[in-house]
Amino acid sequence: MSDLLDELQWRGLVAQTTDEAALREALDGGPLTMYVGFDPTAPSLHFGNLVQLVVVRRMQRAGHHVICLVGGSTGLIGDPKPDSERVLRTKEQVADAVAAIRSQVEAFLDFDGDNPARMVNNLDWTEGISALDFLRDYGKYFRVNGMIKKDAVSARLNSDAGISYTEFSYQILQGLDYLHLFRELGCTLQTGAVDQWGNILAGVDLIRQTEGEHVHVLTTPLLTDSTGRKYGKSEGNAIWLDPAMTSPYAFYQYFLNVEDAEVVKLLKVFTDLGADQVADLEKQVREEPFRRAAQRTLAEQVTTLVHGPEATRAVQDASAALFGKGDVTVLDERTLADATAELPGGEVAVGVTITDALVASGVADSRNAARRLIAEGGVSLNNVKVGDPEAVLVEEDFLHGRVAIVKRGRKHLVAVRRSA
RNA sequence: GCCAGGUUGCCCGAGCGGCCAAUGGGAACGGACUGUAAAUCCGUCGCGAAAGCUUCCAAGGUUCGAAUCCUUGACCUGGCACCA
Repeated sequence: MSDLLDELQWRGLVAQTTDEAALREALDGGPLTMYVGFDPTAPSLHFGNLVQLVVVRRMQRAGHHVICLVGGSTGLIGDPKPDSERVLRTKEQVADAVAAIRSQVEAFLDFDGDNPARMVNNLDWTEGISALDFLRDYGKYFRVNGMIKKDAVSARLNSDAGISYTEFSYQILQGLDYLHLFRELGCTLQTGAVDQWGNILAGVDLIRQTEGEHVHVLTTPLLTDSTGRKYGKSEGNAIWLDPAMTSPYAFYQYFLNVEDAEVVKLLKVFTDLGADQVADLEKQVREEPFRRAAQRTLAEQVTTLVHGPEATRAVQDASAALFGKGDVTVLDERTLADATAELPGGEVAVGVTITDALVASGVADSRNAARRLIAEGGVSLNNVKVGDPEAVLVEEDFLHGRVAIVKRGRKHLVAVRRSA
């Protein structure tokens, strides 16, 4: 158990802690109770949340008691963003998101056995607090002087956008959670992304002031790529954990395309590979980058973690079939069906032009855009470059009479199905 | 409530009543480039094959002509007032 913090540090999962020595001692001293919170700002968790899940997963395996908090109340308020005020979400939206997130988290932790994780919703203990009690029991411990120093808040105070009282109060609301979990469940450690540092400390301070106890915080770094941008976006869309929002295929491809400079870091964070294995893959990246061994391992393991081994196999087979040999016309019907099942696409009848097919399948936004793409040499049909925008899709273009594989650029595949 | 300023394409942001489908930057997309990534260079980036059409918060108006002027409304920001 004593190695846990070392392990987390080696994996690059520790950005900041309160009193590291005290935390180490606490972790060594036997199972402690910790919590991590997720705000229901979307109907699914995303890539960024995965880091948190990986951390608590390790915590639980190390024997600690894990509480997952879903922010049914904080989600109604909204954590201040540095640039602009959030639009309030309806209670229904938040409730739906809470339910969705709850079921996603359950896949990562063990809720049975002799050290079951626990799931809580902060709405349960916040809902009943009256405005007066809120101000008297908690507001009194929060100094505005300190509150306005928090990064997001001060950024907003200095911006044209300003900040509403609602969002300003967020940190109190979140601080209250830690206090509640400390009192009721003996929770003495909170983990979260480093951008939550300020909010988390609000809880630590509150506990110190009301209970006179020192509790711990461990934050994880924000994962950024080599240009300093946050990870988890693809084509401007977030990478979601919900397979209905980001298909396992897209999910797998995302990790397969991770840049060389970053892949080792991500391997440490998301896989269970040990130092030797990571070093080995690191060497392969250096010596034979084109093989993408590290990326393949990463993609396989993360996809398995999130979507399970079966889905992973399916997307791997699909990827191999579509990218591997080049000649897709020789694929047998079964493989073709599996390979294209995951792809986005559309339906098109025999006889329409390739231009129209591109629009119908969502490859291009307009016929003009489709023509441009073709003129730029960016479109291929069944792996053969398309030259004529007026070319018509014929019977034979639909492999096995069903589906044509359209590629935009080098790596964006779309399945154009033949309509009846 | 009063006063002032603002609202331009994915984002930021320029824009003289005609030469504005609208400068510039970023993002994105395609090619060079092979399933490396990154960088770089080139190209594209409202709809339309084109003629042309529909755009600059919304609705009216002035004008031969409006993103540019006027009116009203919506929303945003700031200041003042109210907060006995």
